[in-house]
Amino acid sequence: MELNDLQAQRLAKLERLREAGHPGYPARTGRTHRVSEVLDNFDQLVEQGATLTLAGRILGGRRVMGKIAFAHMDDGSGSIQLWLSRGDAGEETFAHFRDDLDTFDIVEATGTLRLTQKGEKSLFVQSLKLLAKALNPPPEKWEGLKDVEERLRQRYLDLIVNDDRREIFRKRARIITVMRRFLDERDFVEVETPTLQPLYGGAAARPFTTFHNQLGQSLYMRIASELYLKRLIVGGFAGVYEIGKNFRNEGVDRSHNPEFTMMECYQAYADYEDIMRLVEDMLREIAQEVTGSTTVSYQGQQLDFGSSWARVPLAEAIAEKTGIDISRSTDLAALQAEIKAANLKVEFKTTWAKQVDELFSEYVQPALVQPTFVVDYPVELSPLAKRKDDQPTFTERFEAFVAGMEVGNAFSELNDPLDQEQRFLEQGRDYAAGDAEAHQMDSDYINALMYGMPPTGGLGIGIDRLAMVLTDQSTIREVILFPHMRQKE
RNA sequence: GGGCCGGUAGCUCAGCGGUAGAGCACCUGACUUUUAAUCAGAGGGUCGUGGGUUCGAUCCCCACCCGGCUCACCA
Repeated sequence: MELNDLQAQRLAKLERLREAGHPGYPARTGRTHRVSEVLDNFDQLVEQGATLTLAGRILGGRRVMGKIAFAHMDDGSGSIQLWLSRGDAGEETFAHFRDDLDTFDIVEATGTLRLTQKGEKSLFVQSLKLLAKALNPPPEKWEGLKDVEERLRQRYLDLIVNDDRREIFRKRARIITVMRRFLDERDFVEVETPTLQPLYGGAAARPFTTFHNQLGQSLYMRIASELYLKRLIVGGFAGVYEIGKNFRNEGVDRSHNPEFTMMECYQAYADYEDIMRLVEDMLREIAQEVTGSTTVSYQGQQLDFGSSWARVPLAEAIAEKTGIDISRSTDLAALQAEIKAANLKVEFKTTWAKQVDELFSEYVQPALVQPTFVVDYPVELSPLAKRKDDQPTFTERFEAFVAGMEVGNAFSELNDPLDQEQRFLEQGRDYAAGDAEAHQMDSDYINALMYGMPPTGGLGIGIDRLAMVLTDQSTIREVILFPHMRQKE
């Protein structure tokens, strides 16, 4: 290993300690309290005159004066000041701190609690022991680690230096905890379904492909858990959900990562309107618990999760923004003629459904800042959703939008096996025509539906994007601990 | 994939044909209540990689690698 000067200095200190008989990286600590416990019960512990042992990382710089020294220690629960006096700690301990220990070292400190003259809660140190030497030095004291590439490649360092960053991931964990509790309370059963699948389905996306050596079989990393979860509704569960990773072999940008976390849930004997109420209730509760309010500030805008969400039919939303009525321009040529007549700046697509989606993405989606359900999607875009009784070319489907981002997708699930088979066949024709994201025929899924699936409402929520909204982050990689980065040579 | 911008000390950044700089950090010395401690001094560089132009390249040119922003893609 090649070491720079700063690393070599630190290593020399470690070797000096080892020569003097210190273990270097001892296996355990004799700590008696966590920092947060000390801070919470400070007055009481001072009154008891307790001698206690804390452990943590030296942060915030060391300030060593002739016969007195200060530093801060962070153990993940909180941060407290260490205060050494040469007279009280003794020459040996003081010299150990001054000569052997560096910022970022992980140490154990034993002493009593005192307030400094400036009123800061401090551990008045009697003895110190190194628990783990940090051979790498800290980044700049005030600017910190700013380089985005280094922050993401060395996320551990990013987290050490920036407690705000740790807070984002605490909130992300809280989102999942509250979501799980919400679903458990409503008698959904948490399940696990295959991540390696012989057929991929449940979404329109290109998969990652892998191979099982012993079986000699290609497998796909799942792009959604949908079709397995619905098999479980056939199997008799009243409600199921799964929180897990999906993998989509697509581009990376501020709202897409190749692997991302999705919650999918399915409720028997419910429809998409029931699911809308479920989403409203769930996100209201999550927003309240995670941010302390049902009004969430995102990139300077106030998002209201306290009220019921606007419900806008897709066709109406497009008509409002573009003047084009997609329920009247029902084929590609007619729709594109309308687009030309209206002089709209959108790309021309190869199918009517894709053209509708293009209009929506371009003219409607960016304006959907407040939580909104866009409802009733064309059947061509929704091969797993049930048709509307009164409008069979549209489906009982909604997508949930917040801050211009799609955070959820839901429908009254298609449970007619014959219709489902036709939809798969149509998707197969699209695939043959070059649409790499079209669904594949899944005859086992059809077989499951042939045993009868109750009317069912289903939902997918993108956890990463929800975390972006609730932690006010503009890019998905700031809510993913280790986002995808290209390998360095 | 396209366009624009960037990669210089551990970190944050300046320099842009002629001896490679600052701040912080680190090291040495002084200092018994610091909070960006203070004061004095010292050390630290394959200027992303590989070619080219030039008497001379961190600087100009070409290619490549890795990023950032943005557009496209992601129904």
